[in-house]
Amino acid sequence: MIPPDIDSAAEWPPFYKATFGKIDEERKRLLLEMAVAEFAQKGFNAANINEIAKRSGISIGSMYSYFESKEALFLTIIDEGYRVLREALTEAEAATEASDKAGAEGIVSLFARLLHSSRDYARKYPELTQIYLDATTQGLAPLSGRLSYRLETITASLYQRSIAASKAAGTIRQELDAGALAFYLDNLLIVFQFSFASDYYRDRMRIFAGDSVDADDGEGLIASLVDLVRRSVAPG
Amino acid sequence: MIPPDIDSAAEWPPFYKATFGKIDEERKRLLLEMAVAEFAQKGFNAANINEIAKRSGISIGSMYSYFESKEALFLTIIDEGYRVLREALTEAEAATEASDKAGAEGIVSLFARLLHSSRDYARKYPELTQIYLDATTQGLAPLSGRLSYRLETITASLYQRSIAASKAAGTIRQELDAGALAFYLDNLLIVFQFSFASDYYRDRMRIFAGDSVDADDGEGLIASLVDLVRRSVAPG
Amino acid sequence: MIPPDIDSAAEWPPFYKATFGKIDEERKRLLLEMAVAEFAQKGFNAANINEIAKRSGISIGSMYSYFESKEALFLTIIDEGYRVLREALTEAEAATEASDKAGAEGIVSLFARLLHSSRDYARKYPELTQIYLDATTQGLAPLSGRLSYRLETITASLYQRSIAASKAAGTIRQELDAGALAFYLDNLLIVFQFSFASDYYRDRMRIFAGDSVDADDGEGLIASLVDLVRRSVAPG
Amino acid sequence: MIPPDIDSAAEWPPFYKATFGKIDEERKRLLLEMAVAEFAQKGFNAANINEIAKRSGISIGSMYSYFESKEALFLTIIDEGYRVLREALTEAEAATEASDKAGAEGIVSLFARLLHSSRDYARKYPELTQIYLDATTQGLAPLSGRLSYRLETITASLYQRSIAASKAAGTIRQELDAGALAFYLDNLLIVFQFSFASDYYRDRMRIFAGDSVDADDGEGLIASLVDLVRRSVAPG
DNA sequence: AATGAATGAGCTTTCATTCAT
DNA sequence: AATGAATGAAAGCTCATTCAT
Repeated sequence: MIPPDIDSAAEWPPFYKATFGKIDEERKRLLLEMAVAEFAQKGFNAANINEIAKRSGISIGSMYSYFESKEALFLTIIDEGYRVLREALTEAEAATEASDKAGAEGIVSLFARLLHSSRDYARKYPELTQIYLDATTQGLAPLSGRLSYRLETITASLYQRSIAASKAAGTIRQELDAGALAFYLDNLLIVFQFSFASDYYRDRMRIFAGDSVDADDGEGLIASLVDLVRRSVAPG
Repeated sequence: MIPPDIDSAAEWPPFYKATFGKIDEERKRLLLEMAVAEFAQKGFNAANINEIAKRSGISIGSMYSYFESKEALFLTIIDEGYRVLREALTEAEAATEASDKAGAEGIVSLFARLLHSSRDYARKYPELTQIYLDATTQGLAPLSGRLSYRLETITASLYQRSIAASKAAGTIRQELDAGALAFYLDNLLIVFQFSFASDYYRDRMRIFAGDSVDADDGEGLIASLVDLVRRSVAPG
Repeated sequence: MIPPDIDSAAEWPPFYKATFGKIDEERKRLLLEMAVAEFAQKGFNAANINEIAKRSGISIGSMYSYFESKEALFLTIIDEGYRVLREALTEAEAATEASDKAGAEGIVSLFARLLHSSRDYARKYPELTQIYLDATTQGLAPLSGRLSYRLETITASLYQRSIAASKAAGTIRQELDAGALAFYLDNLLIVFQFSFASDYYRDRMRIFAGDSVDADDGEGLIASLVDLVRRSVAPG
Repeated sequence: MIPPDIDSAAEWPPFYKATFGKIDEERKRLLLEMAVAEFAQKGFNAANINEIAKRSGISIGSMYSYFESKEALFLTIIDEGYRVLREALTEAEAATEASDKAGAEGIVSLFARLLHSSRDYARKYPELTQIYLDATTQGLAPLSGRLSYRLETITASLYQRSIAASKAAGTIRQELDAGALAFYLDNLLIVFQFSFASDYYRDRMRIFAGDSVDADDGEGLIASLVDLVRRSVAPG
C-alpha cells in the first residue's frame, strides 16, 4: 500500500552532514525544535542561525559542522516534517481502507479522514505548518526547488488510487476528471490545514465561517465540507 | 450593490507620505512597479530598498520622503493591489447579476466568474499575487496586522449576498451553511489564483491536474471545478 | 561704564545672511525660538535643521537663504543669547554702582547680584544656557572658535573694574591677585547658572546642597556662597 | 575609610558584553584608547563607531560583539574613567588624613590636594575629562541618566566627612552649611579640572587668570584658590 | 568534534544641503 | 524671496559564515 515514491523519497541524500547523523538524539531533537520555532516565527530570511544555536545550547561552530548552511538546516527541517506528515497521510489511507472494505464511501471517506489528520497535524505542529506555508512563497522558490521530491507527489498518487478505486466500486461518477478532482480536494485540504496553524488563515477562517470553529474544533466545518464534497462526486 | 465596506475601505489613511501623493504619475508608476517586482521576487525580508530606488531611477532619499519605512512601502503596494483586485471582484459580481437576472445560476455562476477573474488577475499581476501569498506568512503577521481591512471581508460579504439570493431563488439547497459554503468556495478560489502566479503552486497544479492546464489556460480545470461546485450545492 | 568690548562686539559681522535681517520680526522670533529649543534639547550634532524649519512654518529653502549652514544658525543663536546675557550683566553692574555709592561692598555686592542675574537668566532662558554648555564641549571647539569674541572677555573686564574699585576703596585685601579672584568668582558663577538650567547640574546641585534649593529658589545657597566669598576677600 | 558607595559602585553590571571581558588585554586597551580619543574629539553624536573599529584594528562585527550599541561603549568608557578618577580622589583623601593627623588643616588641605589631583588627572587624561564634560550636556541627559551612580555621590560624601571632621576639630566655623560649602568647593574644583583638559575652558582660564598658568602649571592659581577658600571657612 | 571570537558585506535609515520652479 | 522635492554620503547595526584553538 505504501507507494514506491515514499520509499524512494527516504533514499534521497539528506540535507545535513554526516556528523549530524551521529550526535546524541536529545541534542538533535532540541536543535531541530529550536530551529523550527525560529523559522516558523520569523520566516526563513529573518530567522537567525546564531540565535538557534544559542537557544539549543550548541556552538555556532557545531551548527556548521552539522549543516553546510542556513538553507541546509531549513531543508532538513522540512524533510523531517514531511516524514511525519507523510506517515499521518498513509495512516489515514490505511484506516480508510480498513474501515471501508466495501468501498462504499471511498474517496469521500478518505477526504474526511485527511481533513481530520491535517487539522490534528496543524494543531500538533503549527510551526511546521507555518514553515511549509513560508516555503510555498515565491521568494523561497530557489530553495524549495532543491527539495528532491514533493509532498504533492504522494498526496496526488494517494488521491489517484482512491479515485480509481471509487470509480471501480461505482460510488462516484465515472466521468469525473481524476486530476481535477484531486486538485479540488487538495485545495480544500491545504487551506483547511493552514487555517489551524497560521494566524492569517485562522483569522480568515473566522471571517468566513464564524467563531463557531473555535468551539467545536472545526468539526462542524469538516462535516459541511465533507457533505459538499460527497454531493459533488455522487453519481446520478 | 457595492457593499459599504468597499467605500469605507477607500477612506483609510494611506501608508505613504503626503509627498508621494504629489509626484509625477509616471515616476510613481515606475517606483511601484519596481517595488512590486522586488518584493515579489525576494519576499519582504530579502527585498532591498536601495535596489528598488536604483532601479526606479530615484534617490534613496526620495524613497524615504515618500515612505516612512520599508514596511510602509510594502503596505502601500498591497493596498494598491487590493484596490484593483477589489474592482475585479465587484465587476464579476455586477456581471453575474446582469447576465443572470433570473437568478437561475446564482452563486455557481458567480463562482465561475470569480475563477476567471482571479486567473486573469493572477496572470496580469503575478507579482502582486505572489506578494499577497508572502503576506499570509506567519513571519509577516505583525505587518499584515497593520492592514486596516481585509480583502476577505469583502469577498465574504460578496459570497453572503449571492448565497442568500440563490437560496431565495431556490437554486441551491436551503439547509446549506452559508459560512461553510463561502469558506469552501474561497479556498478553491485562492489556491486556484496562486496556481497562476507562483512557481510553487503552478508546479503543484501540474502535479495534480496534469500539463493540460497550460494548453487551455485552465479552462478545463475551471469547467471541472464549476461542475463539482454546481453539484455540491444543487437541490434535490 | 560700558566697556569698549561690548560696543565693538556689536560690530562683528553677523553669522546670518542679509536676508534674515529683513524679514518679519515675528517670523524671525519664531524661527529662533524653535531653533533654540531644538539645539538645546538635542545638542548641536543631533539637532535637525529640517525639523526646525518645519516647526517654524518656514521652508527649508528659506532657512538656507537666511543662514549659510547649520553652523551659522547655531552661532547666530549664541550671539543673540549673548546680547541678552550681556545686558543682564551690565544691568547688574549698573545696579551695584547705583546702590553702592560708597563702595562699601564692591565686588562682593556685584557677585551677589550676578548670582541672582544668572539664576534668573537660567530660569528664563534655560535652553540658551543649555546651548552655552554644549558650546563649551570639546567637540564644538572648532565651532566656538568661530565666535569672534567671548562673553568671558566682558565678564572678566567687569570683574577687573570692580576689583580695582574695591581695592581702591579698601574693602578687600590689597594683595589679592585680581586674575585669580576673577577666575574664582566666575567659576562659582557659571556652575551656579548651569545648575538652574541643565538636568545634569540641577541633579548635582541637589546631591551637594540638598532639595532645599527647590523650596527657596536657591536663595539660601546664594546667601551661603556670598558669605563665603565675603570672608574670602575681607581684609584683616 | 573607603565609602560604601565606592564598593557598591564596583558591583553594578557593566555596560559591555561578556565577550569584552575575555579578550586580550592589549586589544582591550587599544580599543578603549581609540574610543576615548574619538568620543573626546567629536563628542558622542559625531563620533563614528566604524572609525573607532578601524583605528583599533578590529572589525565592526567584533565591536558589536563587545558592546550592544554606541551608547554602551560610551558608558563603558565613562565607567572605566570614573574608576580611575575615584581612585585618585580616595588617594587624595587618604593622603590628607595621613599627613594631617592633627586635623590642623582638614577640609582646606583636602581641597588643595583635590585641586592637584584633578589637574593631574585632567592633564594625564584630558580626553576622559572632555568626555565627562560632554556627558553633562543636556542632549546627553538620557544617556547619562543610565549611569547607575554618580561621581558626585562619592565626592559629596568625601566632602561631608572632611567637613564634619574639621568642624569637630574646630578648624572651621561651626555655623557653616555643609551642603553649601561642598557645593562651593566642588564648583571651584570641576571648572578647574575642565580648565586643564578642554580648549574652551583653558582659553577661558587664560582670559581670567592670564598666561602665567602655563608657566607654573597652575600652581600660582592653586595657591590663590586655596588661600581664598582657607579664609572663607576660617573661624573667628 | 566542539568552540565561539572574528569577520565584513550589506542593510535600513538620516539629514545637511542643493536647485528647479 | 520662497518653496520643498530631490539628493546621496554616511552612519549604526545585523548575521551568515570562517577558522584558530
